[in-house]
Amino acid sequence: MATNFDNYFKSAFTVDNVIFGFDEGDLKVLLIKRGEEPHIGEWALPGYFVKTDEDLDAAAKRVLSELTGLTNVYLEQVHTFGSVNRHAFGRVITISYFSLIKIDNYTIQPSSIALQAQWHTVNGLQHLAFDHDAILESCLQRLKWLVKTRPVGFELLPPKFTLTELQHLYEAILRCPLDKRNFRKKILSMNLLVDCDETQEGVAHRPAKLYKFDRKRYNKLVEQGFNFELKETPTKKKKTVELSS
Amino acid sequence: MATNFDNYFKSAFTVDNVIFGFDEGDLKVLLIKRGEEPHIGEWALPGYFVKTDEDLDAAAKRVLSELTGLTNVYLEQVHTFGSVNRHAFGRVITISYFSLIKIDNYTIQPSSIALQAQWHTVNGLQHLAFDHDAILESCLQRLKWLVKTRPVGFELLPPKFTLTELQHLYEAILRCPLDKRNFRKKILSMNLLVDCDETQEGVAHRPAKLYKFDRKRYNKLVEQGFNFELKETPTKKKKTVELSS
DNA sequence: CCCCTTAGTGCATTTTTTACACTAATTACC
DNA sequence: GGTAATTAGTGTAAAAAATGCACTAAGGGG
Repeated sequence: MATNFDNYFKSAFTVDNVIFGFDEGDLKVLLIKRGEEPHIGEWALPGYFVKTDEDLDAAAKRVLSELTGLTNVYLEQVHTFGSVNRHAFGRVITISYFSLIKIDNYTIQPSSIALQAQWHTVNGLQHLAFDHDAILESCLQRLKWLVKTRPVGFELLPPKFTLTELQHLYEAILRCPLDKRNFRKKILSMNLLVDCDETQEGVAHRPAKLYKFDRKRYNKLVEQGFNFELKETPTKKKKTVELSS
Repeated sequence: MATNFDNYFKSAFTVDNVIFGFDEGDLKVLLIKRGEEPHIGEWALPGYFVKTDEDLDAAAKRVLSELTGLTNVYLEQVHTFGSVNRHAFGRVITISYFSLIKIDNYTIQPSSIALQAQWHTVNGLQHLAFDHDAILESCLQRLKWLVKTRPVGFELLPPKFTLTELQHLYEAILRCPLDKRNFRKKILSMNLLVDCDETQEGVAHRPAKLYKFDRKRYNKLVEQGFNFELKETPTKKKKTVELSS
């Protein structure tokens, strides 16, 4: 019976990981310069074949940790891409994941793959290998949604952060400016942040308070029916005055 | 070089399709009784191996049309399941899709697969073959999200429907009761429905007006920045009086 | 000590959401 | 033909949430 199906068992699959970081007010993505065929020399998302005895999530974690050394990070499957001719070696579908890491924690790993890795600002990126442009785009969309719906922004920031940093993070991901007062009111009213009773140091202006995300409190609130929600409401553009001649 | 990778090209993948319908106030899913190993005799989601020269979406469409004869329906990829031992024949990952069909349009197809198909009420379903319980659950979650965010509910209703039918559909998917007046006010205020100037026939009570979804108007509104949004706000439960003894 | 830079704060207005109960139209039944 | 049964359809007031907006505060640099 099973022999009927042998023809189907000739495919492979990979995972590709869109690793997001946040630095200097910009959303970044970790790319590698491919050292092997196909698409040698092009920038690509880090990814690799899934071993035959390896779960998908495990493969995504492996790719991530070989590259960054990080293991306990936010990681989520996004979409599977499987066009017939997307890979030169045969039928290879790829399951895309994205992860959110604190960019400070990232240190070059000794693995050969990591030597070729580099952070790129997401905005205005050049063309990537394979169908990785589309993969990145779908992960960006997912991130945009996620950040409005779940308190994941904190995964991209150091443990202690200022409200302004948090706002800039949201602005970078949502790609729209937010009103400072309304943003603060909203986020503080959720009661998810704890004031660390510390302030920034080494800045040439009034230092900001530092906050921590209180995950335990969040979990408790969720049990009680709380729903994280943050809308993408750009501050309204002032009408530009039209000059009549 | 490529020979290094030969070991990876020994896997297969399938698509599984969660086909939703709506009838008699209940959300339904189309299942087939498996006629072959593995899991012969168990109820399962309709699905099949993806051919080696077939795109994923095309495979999902094929499964759907072989089963229902329908081709032009809402279909969306949801999640990929790939536990190492989920299939008895070898490494088989499955890409799950869900589709929304108008249940009236469904007619038994002559294909052998369709002969074994049957609609099941989603609520209180028995165990399914493979990991299909998890697949169904993830599609239900996705549907719940989608229905709040995009005007897809109409895909499950006949072209002309009453507001009460629409409300029941939302209640079935969101699994919570909605307030009649507020629901109507909200949905009508979006300007997506056109009054057909017709009423129900053959009902033993005041007949309701029939409406159509105006997709063109929706598309136009989206261009102008409109965002479909419908919240899951159950009517508040009346407090049950606690009796003190 | 003055300047520069960013932090931090409140209120009034508008919009949206919520809760809620009666009348209207039709069929079925006697 | 009248009445009972059933579902359709409608408005308003109160509460909550979102919006728009501009000045003072704190620290470092020169």
